[in-house]
Amino acid sequence: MVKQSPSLQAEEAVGNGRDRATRGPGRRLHGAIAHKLGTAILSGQYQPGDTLSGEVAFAEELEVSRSAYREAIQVLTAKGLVESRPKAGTRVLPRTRWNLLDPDVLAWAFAGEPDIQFVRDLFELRAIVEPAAARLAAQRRDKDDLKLMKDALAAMRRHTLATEAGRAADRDFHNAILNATRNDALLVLTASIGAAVNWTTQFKQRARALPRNPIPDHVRVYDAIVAGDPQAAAEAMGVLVDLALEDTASAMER
Amino acid sequence: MVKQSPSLQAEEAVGNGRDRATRGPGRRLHGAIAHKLGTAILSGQYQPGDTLSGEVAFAEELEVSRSAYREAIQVLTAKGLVESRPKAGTRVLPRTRWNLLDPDVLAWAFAGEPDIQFVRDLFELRAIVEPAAARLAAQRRDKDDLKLMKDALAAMRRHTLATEAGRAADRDFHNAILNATRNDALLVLTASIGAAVNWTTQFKQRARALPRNPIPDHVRVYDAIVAGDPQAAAEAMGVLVDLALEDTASAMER
DNA sequence: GAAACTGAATTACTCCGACATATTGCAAGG
DNA sequence: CCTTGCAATATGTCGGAGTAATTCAGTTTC
Repeated sequence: MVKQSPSLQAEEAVGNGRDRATRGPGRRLHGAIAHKLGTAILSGQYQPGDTLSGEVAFAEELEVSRSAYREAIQVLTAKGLVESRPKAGTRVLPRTRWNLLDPDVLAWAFAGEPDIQFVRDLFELRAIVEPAAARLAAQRRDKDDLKLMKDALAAMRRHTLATEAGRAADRDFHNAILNATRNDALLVLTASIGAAVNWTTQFKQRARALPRNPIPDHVRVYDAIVAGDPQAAAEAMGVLVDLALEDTASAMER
Repeated sequence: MVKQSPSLQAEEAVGNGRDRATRGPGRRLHGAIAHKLGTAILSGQYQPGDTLSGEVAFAEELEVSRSAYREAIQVLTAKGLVESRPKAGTRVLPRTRWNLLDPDVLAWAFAGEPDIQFVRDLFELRAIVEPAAARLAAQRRDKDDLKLMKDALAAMRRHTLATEAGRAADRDFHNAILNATRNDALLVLTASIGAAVNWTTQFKQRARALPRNPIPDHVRVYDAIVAGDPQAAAEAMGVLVDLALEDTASAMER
């Protein structure tokens, strides 16, 4: 059991009806369907107000049960992407109703070709939030926070950003800062965006050699937080976000 | 073998098995269950790692079908509150996995007695984001944006904040500003938080007379945006958020 | 004898398909 | 123009088969 064709699961519906569930990014069948529909919607394949295929029709054309389809729709509804009403069908909601900050929605948005404007919006938000977070972290950090940051920094030095371990260390560093703010709302917000955006870092890395050694810039943030200097921490983090934006932008326009 | 309703969940089982769905805040049956479970989790009734009653057991004790329960769980899973695995059951995830910025999650958090620390976190986030939004709005607004803000301001004057119409006008004013930033991510973020927090305004209003005429402070923001002065707009908005925090805090500690 | 491995039984979730019901857009008729 | 009936479509329900992970007993190894 390996390797199904990415296209359809049309024919061999008998025997083991379950293995077709394992193909999609979602672990479960409905997760796979939700991913499929979610990426389709996020990529602009449906316009707001468009009606999806009916429950029965859709389930038939994908050869899945209505239950699986309904659970997938349930997920999309929970994230504000669609709305179902009897007779009217399931319609795509206007963009402003979407939970654009939901981790899954973010992932779907970046699964296809990310909309350049949306990426800019996200970086603008990061540029607002992350320096402010660094500012708070400089005021509230304790010894444990600093140790986490230091360890992450060391890991970043060991592995470079070209490796998965290095990128994980980068995430750890930022998470340690967010943690030090003692603000859960800030933490989940930035973690969601960061995860989605850092995902594009992979693109960047294979697109071209990394244009600049990121370590010194990270160290500047760390030093400011150690020193308890909110203003310097915010400014240093601002530099970090700007650099990330530049890199991502130049990588995307290729 | 047909006909269900062998047992209704309550005594008042009129021939219509659906009306029991309409009693919960959710429009649908599974929505009502999701709301019930969501508020229970958000209010700290379950600790992270706790296992919910199994599918069969739960469905039986609530006298609803397993399907309805499953769809509710699906919603909670989509919002990162729980995770289901075969044999292990459905467990509550750690708080950092929750999509705290999801509108529904926010609503559930405020449905019971809101955690004071969480409210402070949200206001801290607002204090970061909204002034920055006002700054951007001052740079990017066009005539239509200004007209929307002006109309909302006029409506706020006509009805006071004590009326629902007045609060709607308040929301419109803030939304117009967010709209003028041309940043969808910013818009959905602040709209979600604002809706949840403004919901507490109702508490405030009936708790005591509003302590201060909010109109002049709003006008200051508006004037700065009209003038295209980013710095002044950010500062005036900062004042607005601070006042809202004060009001909410004093209302909550009653 | 204790610890680690292996395998089977248990258990809870996952998926399915058929059926009954409620809602509502649409169109025909008043 | 309003009302009413129809038909399409989503919602809720049910029970069963299938699957996978946890658990624990039995075995092996040090």
